[in-house]
Amino acid sequence: MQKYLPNTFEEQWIEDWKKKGLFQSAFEQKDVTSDNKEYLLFAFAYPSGSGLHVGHVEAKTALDILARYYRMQGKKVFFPVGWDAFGLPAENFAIKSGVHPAETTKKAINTFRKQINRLGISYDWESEIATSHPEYYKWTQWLFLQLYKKGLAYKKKAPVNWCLSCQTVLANEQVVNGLCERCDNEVVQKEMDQWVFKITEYAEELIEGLNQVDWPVATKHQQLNWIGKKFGIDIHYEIPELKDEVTCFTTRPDTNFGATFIVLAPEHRLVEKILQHVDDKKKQEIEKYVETAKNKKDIERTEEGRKKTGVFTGFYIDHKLTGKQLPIYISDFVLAHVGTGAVVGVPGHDLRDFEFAQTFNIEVVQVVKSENISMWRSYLMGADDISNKDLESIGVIIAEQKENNVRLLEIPKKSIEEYKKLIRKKLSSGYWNELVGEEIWFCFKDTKENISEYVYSEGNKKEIGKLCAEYNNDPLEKTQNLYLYLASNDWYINLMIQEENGAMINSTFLNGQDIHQATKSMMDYLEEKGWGKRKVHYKLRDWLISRQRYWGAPIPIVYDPDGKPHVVKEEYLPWLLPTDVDFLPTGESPLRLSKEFKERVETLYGKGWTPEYDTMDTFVDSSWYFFRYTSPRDEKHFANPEGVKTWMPPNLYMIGPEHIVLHLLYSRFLTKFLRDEGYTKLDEPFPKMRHQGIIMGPDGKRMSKSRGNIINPDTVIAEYGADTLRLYEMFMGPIEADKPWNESNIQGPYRFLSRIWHLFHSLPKDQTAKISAKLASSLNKTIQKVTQDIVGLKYNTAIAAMMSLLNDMEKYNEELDLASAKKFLKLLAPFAPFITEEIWRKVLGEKESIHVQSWPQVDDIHVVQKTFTIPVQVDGKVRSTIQITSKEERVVVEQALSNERIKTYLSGKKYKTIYIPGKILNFVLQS
RNA sequence: GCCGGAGUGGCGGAAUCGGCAGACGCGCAAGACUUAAAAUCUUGUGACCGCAAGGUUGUGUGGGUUCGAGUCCCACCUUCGGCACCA
Repeated sequence: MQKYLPNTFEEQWIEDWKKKGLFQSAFEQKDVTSDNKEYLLFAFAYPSGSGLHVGHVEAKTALDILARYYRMQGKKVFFPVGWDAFGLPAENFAIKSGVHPAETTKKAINTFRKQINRLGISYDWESEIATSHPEYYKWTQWLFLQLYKKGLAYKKKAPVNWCLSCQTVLANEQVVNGLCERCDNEVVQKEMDQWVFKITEYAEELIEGLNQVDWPVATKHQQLNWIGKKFGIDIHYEIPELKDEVTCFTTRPDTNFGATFIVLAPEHRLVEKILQHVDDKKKQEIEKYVETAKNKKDIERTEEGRKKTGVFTGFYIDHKLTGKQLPIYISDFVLAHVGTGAVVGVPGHDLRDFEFAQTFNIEVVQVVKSENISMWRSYLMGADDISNKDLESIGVIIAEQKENNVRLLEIPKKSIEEYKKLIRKKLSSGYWNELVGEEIWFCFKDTKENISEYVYSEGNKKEIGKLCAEYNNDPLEKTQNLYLYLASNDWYINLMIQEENGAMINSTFLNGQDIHQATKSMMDYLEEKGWGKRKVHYKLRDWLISRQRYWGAPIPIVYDPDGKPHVVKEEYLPWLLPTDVDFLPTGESPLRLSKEFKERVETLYGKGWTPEYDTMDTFVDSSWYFFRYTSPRDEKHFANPEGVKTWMPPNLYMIGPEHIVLHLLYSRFLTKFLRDEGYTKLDEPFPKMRHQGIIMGPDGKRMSKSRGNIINPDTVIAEYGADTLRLYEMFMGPIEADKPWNESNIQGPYRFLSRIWHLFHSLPKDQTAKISAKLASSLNKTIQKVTQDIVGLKYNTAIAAMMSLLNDMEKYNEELDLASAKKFLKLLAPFAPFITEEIWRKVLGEKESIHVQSWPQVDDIHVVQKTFTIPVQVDGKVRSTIQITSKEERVVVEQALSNERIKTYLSGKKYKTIYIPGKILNFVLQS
């Protein structure tokens, strides 16, 4: 008998399927209805030079199984493929090597095609699209024009993230920890004229839409987080000396009686006005601060951590609530683009405000009293000049405030260790490298003279008075807050209190109210007085789409000799990307170097006209491709209305977790826009979405070149064949989970396929055997299980069920008939398309492909059980099982009581009977 | 710090509604075949006690609800992902 050698036959079936066109031109199918169509969408792939990796294999196979299954179910399946072909890597490669991005991309796509085919993915290649193709980006440009017409694409001078290495503007989303997402180099702020899409117009709908979609909850949460809706109030404070006012947004107006200062962002509009009203010395001081703040690189900001800087303007606002004058400062911890770019400082109850107040010696007022210490959030801060040798001993003061008394908390020994750990963690995470002192003191001290009796120390007690004497110079002593002190001999760290609960104090009409109630009362009060207005703020900002890059779709805009923008006429689309460009990292848009581009504009529009040299963010390309798939060759529409009506939306979208925020948000935005323009009726493009997990390296870490733990699918195929690779990846675990690659686990699926190979080769040709009831039942249960699991994307358990069935079939192989064996093969076909086809055609001699056969049906007769096994418990512990033919309680109990083992447990005892029909019987002994 | 996910044998992972924990696979051990190895096949395999029958224990920790908890509730621990001077 021949050994199972997948590489001797797998590739020839790819040819066969292609020749017969089994999976092609699906978008042209007739009689497609919303009930019988299955549009399966896999995330648009960027064709990187390094080719396919095992992570791609997982998600593609998962969808392929579904596609093959639905075809066998007689559904109209549409399973398209395409390329997110524009983008930075190809261009960066061009700068290094001089090879044109078009060339690189073409080559990469060819590699991908070959690899995907080798895996047996049943894509509809007739629908293939690529964003770099003029027939595609023509419509990307058309989309820009539609947005422009509606005022949703506009130009804006704005500080943008500029990557020094890539020499381009980055979206906020592409800046990670102050570094460029792609190249990990420094990102600086730069003021530039940029094209922007007004996604914020749809902010509210982007939130509400999440209620309609079947997505993983975590994904929804992340989107909500990103949009960042906040309810609060804009409070207007008058600046009498400037005859102007400053508006501050806050979500905590309840604490407004505790306000002691105002801070403006360096970019705030009032800064300019202030400069006109101060003397030269002050002017210089402010200008200097604003200048350094504006030039500050993001990376410097993070390095500085929470250290607060700022400058006093010399002006005050009228705080009408308290009648006080509050000083106005400028500081870069206030961000211009957040809220109103100005905040009201409440140092008693906000961490940053507190730190700022510390730096500038501003009064701290407590207006909330927290009842429970566990609600206090803490934060460490302390002296800058501390060194390790100072840390001879260290302590924490923990106290609880009750009414007007404060008492020391009893702290169990275990907690001491926990506090130590916490302190060490805090210290190592940015303040000091090491903690030398080991002794921990727990004591308490309030603001005035109240001092409790003991210091709780590890091992010994100390009197608190002695300890407090050491802190007599406490600069915070005058404040009314209760602080926690982390103390050593000659320095202190105090811990800030920011409560989530509590009652108002020192706040006139709010006193006694709980903070949530007080928030409402204060908002009502401020609105009534006309000092403020309720406002919703979003974190989401408009989508900056300009890129000073070559390898992207040119923005279809031209400028007249006065520099005024005009749209490129639709008849000129596609607005071709010029080819006469050198790839140099100049920091300018490479398109400026094209002679042809300039000439084209002058020829079409007249002398002195110039093109827009920037190209579009590639996220624009990939935010509408799922529409294009439905009519990939249509020359008159971005997507043919019939195609959209027939196929949209995708029944399932499979996409990596890395696209959760950007791609999905942008796609949803554009879909909503297209709906408003009448091109679709959909509110949401992806009603059902699932993520594939990440496949980790054998070391349990994320695969990366630098770690050298990348698994190449080609080598796995060369050794085991594509079927084994597919099966292994599906068997690893749930699709959505992150899973480590394990070389030796591949053996399982490989042996499974080998055993099938041998089973079918040893089937007697002239089959007269009749299947036994036991095997038939096993087969039918498996059909049921596999069918359910495929739809539920639980491929790992589907495969486990088929393995079990194979075990049975081998055990009782003389009872196996040909018809049943064929059913089993069909079940496996979507998972392992090659071996099943080889056996189906070559061994069983069938004429038509197994992949066009119909899915096996469950034969109910064999599934309905005649006898059941019921576990019998005594006192919740399983002591025996009984076989029953009736689920009736009387019968079951009677039979259980006649069971010898059960008898021994129950003899002579009183008991209660609990029976859950068909599940379990429990005898509970009564004492 | 905030938001979210996850903790089950030596390993990957199973377990509808709260109802026999550990399916299926890997690995390991013993055996068969072989001169031998590989491959293949058979049996066993959570831990502890026991010759065995069997018993005890067991799903990150500590409590709780229940006849019964991996599953539900409360408080934590660990870990992964995202966001973060976001007012």
